[in-house]
Amino acid sequence: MSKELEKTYNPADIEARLYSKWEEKKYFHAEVNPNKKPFTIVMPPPNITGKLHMGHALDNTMQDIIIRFKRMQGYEALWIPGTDHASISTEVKVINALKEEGIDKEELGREGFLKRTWEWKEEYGGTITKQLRKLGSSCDWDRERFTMDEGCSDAVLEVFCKLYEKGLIYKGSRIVNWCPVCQTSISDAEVEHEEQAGHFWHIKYPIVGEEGKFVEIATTRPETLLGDSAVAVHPDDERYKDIVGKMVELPLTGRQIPVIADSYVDMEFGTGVVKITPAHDPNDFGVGQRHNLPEINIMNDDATINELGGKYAGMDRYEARKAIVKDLEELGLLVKVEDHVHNVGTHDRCKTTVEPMIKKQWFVKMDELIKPAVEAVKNGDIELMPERMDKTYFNWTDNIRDWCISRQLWWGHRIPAYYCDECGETVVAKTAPAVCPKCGCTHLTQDEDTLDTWFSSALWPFSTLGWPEKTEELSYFYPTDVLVTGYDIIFFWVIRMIFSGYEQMGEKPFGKVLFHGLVRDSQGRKMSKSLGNGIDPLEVIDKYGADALRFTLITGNAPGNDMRFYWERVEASRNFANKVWNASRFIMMNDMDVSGFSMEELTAADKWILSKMNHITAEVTENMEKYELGIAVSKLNDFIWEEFCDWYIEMVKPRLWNEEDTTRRAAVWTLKTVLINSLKLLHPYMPFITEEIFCNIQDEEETIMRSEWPVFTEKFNFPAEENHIEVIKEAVRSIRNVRAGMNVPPSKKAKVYVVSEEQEVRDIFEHGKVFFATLAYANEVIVQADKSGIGEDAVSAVVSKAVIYMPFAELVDVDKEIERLKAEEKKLSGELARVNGMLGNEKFVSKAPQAKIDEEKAKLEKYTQMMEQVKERLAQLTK
RNA sequence: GGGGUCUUAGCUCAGCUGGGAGAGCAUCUGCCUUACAAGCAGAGGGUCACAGGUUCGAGCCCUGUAGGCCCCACCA
Repeated sequence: MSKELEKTYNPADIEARLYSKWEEKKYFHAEVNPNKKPFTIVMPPPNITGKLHMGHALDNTMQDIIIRFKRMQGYEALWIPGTDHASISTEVKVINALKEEGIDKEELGREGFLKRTWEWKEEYGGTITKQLRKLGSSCDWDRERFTMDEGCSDAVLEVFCKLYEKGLIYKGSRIVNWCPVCQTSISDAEVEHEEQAGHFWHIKYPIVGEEGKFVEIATTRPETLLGDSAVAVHPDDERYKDIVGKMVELPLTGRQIPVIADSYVDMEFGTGVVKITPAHDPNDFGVGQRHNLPEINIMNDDATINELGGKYAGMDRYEARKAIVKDLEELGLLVKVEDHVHNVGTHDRCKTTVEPMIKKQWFVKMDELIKPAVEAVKNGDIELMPERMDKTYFNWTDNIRDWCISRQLWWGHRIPAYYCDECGETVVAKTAPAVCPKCGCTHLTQDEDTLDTWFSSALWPFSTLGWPEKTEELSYFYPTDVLVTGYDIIFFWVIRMIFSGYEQMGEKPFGKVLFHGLVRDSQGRKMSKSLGNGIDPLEVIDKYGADALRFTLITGNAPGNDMRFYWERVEASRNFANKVWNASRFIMMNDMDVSGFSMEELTAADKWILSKMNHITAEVTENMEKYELGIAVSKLNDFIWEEFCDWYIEMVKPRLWNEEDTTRRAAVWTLKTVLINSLKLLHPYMPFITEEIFCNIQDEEETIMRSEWPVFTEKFNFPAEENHIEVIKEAVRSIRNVRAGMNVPPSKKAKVYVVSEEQEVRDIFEHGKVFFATLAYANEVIVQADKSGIGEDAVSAVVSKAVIYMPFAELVDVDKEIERLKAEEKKLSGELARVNGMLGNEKFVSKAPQAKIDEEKAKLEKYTQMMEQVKERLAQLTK
């Protein structure tokens, strides 16, 4: 016997209590278990600097739904949580914290700074994992990892050394994206292009030895003129053929530079002459390489002009721009200034305009590594969902460039490269070598740089399972099954995990990738700090509960699509939770001992709902297997609310309230069976409320999250009864329709006659009489074969298998009834025309599938019959 | 410049491999029916952006047009 539920559903109390129970009892924990099949998800590690936002909430809700589902299906379901050290973000945070104390990073020194950062991590790094618990995340906290913990760090060193030995990691002087504020290089993926209004300055460069002759170049960045080492024209450009090979004088510097020809130049654009600054522009760098031009770096790391800049030295790049333009103007070398909109690269973390600089950096050679990653998606070894993400994926892999992995930061994995102080030899090794292998000298200095934060997260699917150790976890749980993440980090992370998996493990890191979209505000804008339009998931949880938040994020959203957040939707979710709560409360209130119950006792209504439940079980499961979480849950919602609560519970009330009713026990048994089945299906979506109810309704069960997932079963399959109840439902609906049309309140009961010539139909109504009467607001139901004894003026409702008469004509306007019947006649004739048209179409009959044809034929019969009844009824009334 | 995506009820969105247009919210009507007014029973509301095409049949497939959003990209 079940306990009683509280009158009102209070998510706050329940959630906190249940989560600690789950965690204490280790329900989330997974172990290597040869008797079970594993199912593994690794959590995209949130940054230790992070606070839970809607993106995390969505991401982790999806993962939790999947892992809870698989756990109940009997898999050894492992969801590994963890956090990311987030090199730049964290370093910036700590630098700012130090600034408030008046401490400078440099004066603290590397060691001191790292100590402070670890302290910061200890204090704040766990914020987000605490918040993930509030969401109900059932991850295995015993296996929580951190990208800079011992194991992950070891994996990083291992991979770096292996790739270096294979020649896939190299150090080179290349032009990189440099952030002058963070003072570090960043990868291409970290650069955001932003359209900015700028200018196009046309400048004259005098031709050496030809007094009064100039070439006119156009530039958006005049300050880089200081670093020019050539001007270039297109080889086919007739206008400039004669000046190729000549020298021009670089204004303000007194230097002479050559005019070269290179097909990189676009003749149509600007003046057709380009200044070449190899040290401060990626394109020019390429031109410079081809023509062996000097690379003149004119800037310091903070983007101020360096000593090569003469009088401009020390100025910031934008100050220098102004000064240079002014000087050129005074010299009469400035031809004109045009407005020009162009794309500027900015650093995604701090929005500073990136300065291309030539730096010695470490790179991962991508062309070979990427091949298996491309192949995997092509041949379906890895499936991206939704499928269209393939194109985005290939768009990147087809244009891949080497990955700049070194960062001039302290917080992160320090590059395991050591340089001999004597002979300059480079040694790459997991541990610092004692002596230089070349000269035997004992003074070696480690590279100052750290690795891109994504270098360690690329290894996440196997480093978290113990790699490079050959752990049994690794062989059991790897490869993982599905990765759930936002489409915004496909380049940063997903691709890098894929090629790392193939390179290091020789196997894919996961079989499927489920992408979700962004959660936007109600106006469709990105939620952001600067706009202040972010909605805190914790606030939603406080107000409406985690279940309501989860439900809101999943319902009515297709994979990969962005969604808008509306409080109204959370309310709707809360209302659904409340519905489940109250239905459960009702069932518990009417509970009774059902021991000794046998399936023979089931009525048609019971069989109908059991059969419906059976189908919904199959459909929900099927959709969840396909990761169509939104479709699954909305089907479940409809079943629980409409079929179960609005129909079945209402049908069953008279039986429950009548102690004498011989089918009362069957009703109670069915109610509980369907409820428990539904709770199980709903549990992955709404873990808290389902657990609370489940534990109260049957005390012998400890937790719903370890109970068995329901499956379709033949013993609950009752197609005949399903049909019978649908016939009655149709009748009920039409009666309600008629009554509502005439504004008859439910309290006004009326006699209902059901007339049908078919014995079978009469039986159906005869058996369902009790609940039919309740649902149709009838005080008496009379089932008969003809219209005898029914007053001529009774109101009728025509349904497919019968005609319903209600003798409360005194309340009824006969004209209104005629109007209603005429409307029905019109509708039916439309339907008949359509069906007849289809069946009369030779091509349809010959080409359409047989099932479709049969379906149409059945409709034809049904509509014809209804049409006859309507006509007959109309004739009566208009007589 | 390349690619993706969207345009369905007043609003926000579903609609799987082509086979009689859906949900939630909002609106209107009637109900405080002993689980739930966070509820119940009804109703109205859509040339599925536009124009062609394929098909017996198109919201769905193809082509084009218009508008919105996003990603990638080295035109100085």
